Order: sequence, then C-alpha cells, then structure tokens
Amino acid sequence: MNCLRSPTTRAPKPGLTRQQCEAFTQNLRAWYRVHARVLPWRGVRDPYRTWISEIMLQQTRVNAVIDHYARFMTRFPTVVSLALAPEEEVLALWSGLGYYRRARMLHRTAKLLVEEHGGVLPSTAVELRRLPGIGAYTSAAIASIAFGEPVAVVDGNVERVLLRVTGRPETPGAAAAEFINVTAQALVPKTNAGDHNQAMMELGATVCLPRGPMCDQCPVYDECRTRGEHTTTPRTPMRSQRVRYALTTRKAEDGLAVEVLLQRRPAEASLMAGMLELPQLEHAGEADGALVLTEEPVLRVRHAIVGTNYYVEVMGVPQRRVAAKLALRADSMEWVLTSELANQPITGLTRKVLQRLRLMKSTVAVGKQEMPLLIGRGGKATTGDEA
DNA sequence: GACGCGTGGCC
DNA sequence: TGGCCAAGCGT
Repeated sequence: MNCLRSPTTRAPKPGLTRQQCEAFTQNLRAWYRVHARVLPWRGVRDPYRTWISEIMLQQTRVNAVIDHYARFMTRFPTVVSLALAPEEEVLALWSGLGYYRRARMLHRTAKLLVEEHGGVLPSTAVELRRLPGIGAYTSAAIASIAFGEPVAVVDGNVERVLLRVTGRPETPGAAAAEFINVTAQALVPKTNAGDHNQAMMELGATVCLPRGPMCDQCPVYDECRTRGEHTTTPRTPMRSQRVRYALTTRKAEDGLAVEVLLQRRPAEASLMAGMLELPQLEHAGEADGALVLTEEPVLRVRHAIVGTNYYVEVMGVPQRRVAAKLALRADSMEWVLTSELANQPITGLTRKVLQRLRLMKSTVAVGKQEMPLLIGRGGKATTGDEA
C-alpha cells in the first residue's frame, strides 16, 4: 500500500487517511474475490489479450464486448496476425462496436509493434502511453493487469466511487482530476495491482451505480463518507432527425444468390469513414415521389447516436429506379452478396436493418469456424429472428 | 478544455 | 416510448 508514501508538499493529499486506505483496499479485495464476474479476458496472462479487451471496453459495455472479443481473438490471436490483416477485415470484426477509430488505431499500432518492437507490447505504462489509441487509462490498465505495475487506473467508475467515498464536492476541473488521481494511486497495493484496479471498476459497474447505488451490498460502506449521494451533471438534450435509406436487391449472376446495394462512406468522413451502409435517400421532399415504389417504408427503426435520435425509414426501391437517382454517387456503390454481409465493415445502423429484414445471416466466418453474430443474454446464441 | 466519435441495453 | 448511459482517446 502506498498510503505512507506522502506526495511532495505541493501535491494534493489523498482524500483518505492511511487507516482508511488500508481498510478500503482490504475490504475491496475480499469482496472482489467473491464477486468478480467471470469474463473471457480475465485470468489470462497475455498482454495482447489485455490490450484488445481494454480497447474494446473503452466507453463500451461489457456485454457488447464479449462476443466481439471472442470472434476477434479467434481471427487475430496474435499481434502479428492482426498486423498482417487488411484494415477491411479488422473493421468487419469491429462492426457494431462503434468508435471505429479504435479499430484503425489498434491495427496501426499492431503494425508499428511488428515493425519496430518485434511484435511485443512494451511493459510499462509510460511506454504504452505513447502508442496510438492508448491513453492515460488504457496504459495503466495494461501495465497493471498484464505486467503487475502498481499504477492506478482512473475511469468513470473509479472517479464516481472515489468522489462518493471521499465526499469531495463534484467540481470538474484540473484540481479535481489531480485529487482523484492521487487518491486512486494511494489505494493501489504493491502486488496484485491489476486485480485491485479491476475491483475498483467492478465495484463501480455493479454496486456503486451512477443511479441507485446499492449501498447495502457495498464492501466499503464503513469507509464511505456519502453512502452513495452523488449528483450527476445534466446533459444536453437529445436531438431528433429523420433519415431515409434505399433497400435495393438483385439476383446474383448465378440467378440464386441475392445481392444488396450498399454505399461506401468517404474515406475522409469523420463518422464511420470507409464503412458500408444502405444508400441514403434525399430527405422527403420534391423528387422522392418518382423514386419510391412502396409508399410505406419496408421498415422503421430508431437508432440513437450520441446526442441524436435517428428516426429511420427504409424504402424499397427497385433497381431500375435507384440507378438514375443515385448515378451521381455510382462510384461509391457496391453490390454485396447477402451471404458476405457479415464479413463486411457495415455500419451499426445498416447492420441492424439488414438483420431485422433477415437479409443478413447470423454467423460470421472466422478462420475455419462459424461464430454467432449475436449472443443472447445468458450467452446463448440466437438467430436474430427474435427481434 | 471542449468537442467529436457509436452502439445496444435498460427502465 | 425516449432518455441515459459505459472499462476514453485524439485533436
């Protein structure tokens, strides 16, 4: 425990006394031994696996990561296999996870590691921090979990837990961030730092919840100043936007298979660059009437992206009509076999639409195996038909 | 330091 | 149903 290690006189002090630090860490450790969730990336001593899981977990829920992680590790079991893959394939396995820049940086870093570091991850937080896509949190997470370095992670969970435990008023800013960092570091044991860090996050994710913390189940209730009181800062309200996509299909050359017309987003787009989606129609207005065959959309879905609710209408558009309308963008159009959709870098929204229309099969070929594309609650594979 | 970047699940 | 997120990073 580092509580004795007093910071320099000018640095802020931890928000807990030495005795509180010791009690907190002990109680947390005992709780974690019993309540730690069994997750695929836990209990493996492979820095590569820790790296992949931590990148996937950035701003992403554990449940969403589990199946993507399994497919990803099957297809790319090593740094070298990842480095050798085309970016298209990395994005295809990332499809549905969001924040696609993560996948590109992951791929870039894998190639960098192979070219300049013998395909091996560096073992300290300071060195890891220099790699693309690895920031303050992820460098500490990999260093502590995979290499045992006693460095604290600070994510949203840790921040919330420590604000509640210390009772420090939530006033965002550099001073508050430094206070959190110092307090978090004071709690890190010299050994098993990785387990301690994961326990801190596990506590925040399963007990010390943002809303409705379950204080009666909390292992550090006695050390907590606020017992769960915590005000969350209000957010900007969601905006709404209407959007229409064209669903156009044709028979493949063999006369049996079906192909779907997709459009590739510009490589320089800030949002989902280079990924495939259904062609977007001009918004309801003037010339649309001549284009749309079915007055009623084939499908309506709502799709939320941070800050915006998209109310989506998918319109069935025959091939001969779509050609004229979309000719200007013809160079970005691609016909994709429905059997190949699962292996393409498709945006989450288009993926959702195609699955709901049963045009997209529910498994993806990864190496020699067929992996389920959807995992239902409880880990049972589903066909997607239940939706 | 603020902002842009995705998504599925939960209530 | 609509609102609220969740194990951040780069610019």
